[in-house]
Amino acid sequence: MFRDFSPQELAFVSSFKIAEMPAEPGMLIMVEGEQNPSLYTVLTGWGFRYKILEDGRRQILNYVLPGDMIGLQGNVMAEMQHSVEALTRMTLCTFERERFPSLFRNHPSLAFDITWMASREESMLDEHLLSIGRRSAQERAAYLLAFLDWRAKGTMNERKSGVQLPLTQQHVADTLGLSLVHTNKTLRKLADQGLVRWLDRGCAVMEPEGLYRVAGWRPPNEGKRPFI
Amino acid sequence: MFRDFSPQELAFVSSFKIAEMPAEPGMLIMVEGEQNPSLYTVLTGWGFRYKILEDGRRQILNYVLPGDMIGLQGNVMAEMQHSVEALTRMTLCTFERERFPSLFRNHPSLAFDITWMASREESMLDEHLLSIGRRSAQERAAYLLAFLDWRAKGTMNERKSGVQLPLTQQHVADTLGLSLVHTNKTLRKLADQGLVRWLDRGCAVMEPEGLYRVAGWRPPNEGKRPFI
DNA sequence: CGGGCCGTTGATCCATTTCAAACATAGTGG
DNA sequence: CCACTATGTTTGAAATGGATCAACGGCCCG
Repeated sequence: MFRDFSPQELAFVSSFKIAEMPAEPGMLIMVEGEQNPSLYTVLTGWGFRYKILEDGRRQILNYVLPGDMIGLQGNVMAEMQHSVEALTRMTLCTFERERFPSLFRNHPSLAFDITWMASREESMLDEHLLSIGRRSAQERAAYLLAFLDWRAKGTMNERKSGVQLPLTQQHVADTLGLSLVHTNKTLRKLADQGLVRWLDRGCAVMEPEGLYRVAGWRPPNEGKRPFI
Repeated sequence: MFRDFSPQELAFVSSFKIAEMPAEPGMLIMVEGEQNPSLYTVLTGWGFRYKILEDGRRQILNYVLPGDMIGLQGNVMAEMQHSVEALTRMTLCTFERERFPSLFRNHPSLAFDITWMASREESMLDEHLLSIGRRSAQERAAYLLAFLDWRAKGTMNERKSGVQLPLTQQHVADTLGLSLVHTNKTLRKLADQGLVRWLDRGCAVMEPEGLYRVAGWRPPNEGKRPFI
């Protein structure tokens, strides 16, 4: 599921990587407004990107899973425009931003991969925007869970649904732009239809096809993707 | 407001550019689901990117203005995940996608610019997502108009507000994720406060600071940006 | 003069929010 | 072992922001 690299590329990526870092659930990996000299690749675990308004209203923008880069979003060299928090225990691989120019100069194919990843993130944001702007609560919830289940599958070797998504309903609410109460009622309906099952702090997708139908959405097929 | 290029870069960009193309208002520049061998830089005029659901519900994702690239979003080499329509008469500069690898190989600084632009687009989408997900109708409308006014200023030499934004209220509604009727009432209130003025098929921002206050948002300062 | 597109307004309806409260579970300290 | 607290889920009732329905007026253009 990930593309192969040449020995040169691997050597460079290894030298690029300066440290491996663990993160505990709830830990802030990046903070809006701060300038972070490094950026990360997710090796294991889940996290999410979000923004908050002054009065505390929070919007989750997207989730980060193994293989994703953190900190690529929002001017590669400037201060962060959003925060990133760990959802589960994570392990991250650290890179220094200042080595970016060298990467672009010496490894065009890796540079291309980075652009590819940025562009993939954009596609996801586009779909989220469509979802929040124009889909009903039911459709939104179905879309989100199907989307996350699909992404979860994409990080595992045996690609099957039903893995537990490590979220609380508060996370779902803040992703969908709905209130916690209404989110609960909406999820309840999906669970009553047997499409998902809500567990302790998490949910498992039982019938992805059913969710696709409700949401009016299908996962795109991406082919192999880079892993830096 | 745009960064300077070296003679080599200029020469390459010129060779990269294969044609200049005009577009009339309402014309589709890219269509969701199609594979377009070229992509464009906007030289003049306004357009917008959008997605539609099967039943016709439309969500405008973002606007494209002079200096922006069209078609960069969504896997650089695959089929489009959204459509792009001209809002005013536009002139576009055409590039062939297949020349991307060569650009990345021979002009790292231009490759970096492309990543920079993708990352800038992402920042905008993040803010839109926050807006649609968590801001009230008033706040959203104020944000959108302030945002567009700011972007319009960024394409002109004398940077002042009050230029006419070439939109209908239907466009605003489809951007904000609101109904046309409610959008009208919301815009009316902003106009009654003297913050904006609604003209024939467009609107002019009278008091950007007032909009910033209502929206709880300030435009970021970007410094110089690339123009490819 | 007629038709189409766009903006405007009032009335009604409903999806979602807000308020309020209860329950379940896990962790903590006495 | 049991109160005690914190976090997360669930439910009902009331309030409301925004959607929908319906209609009108202005303007441009053929």
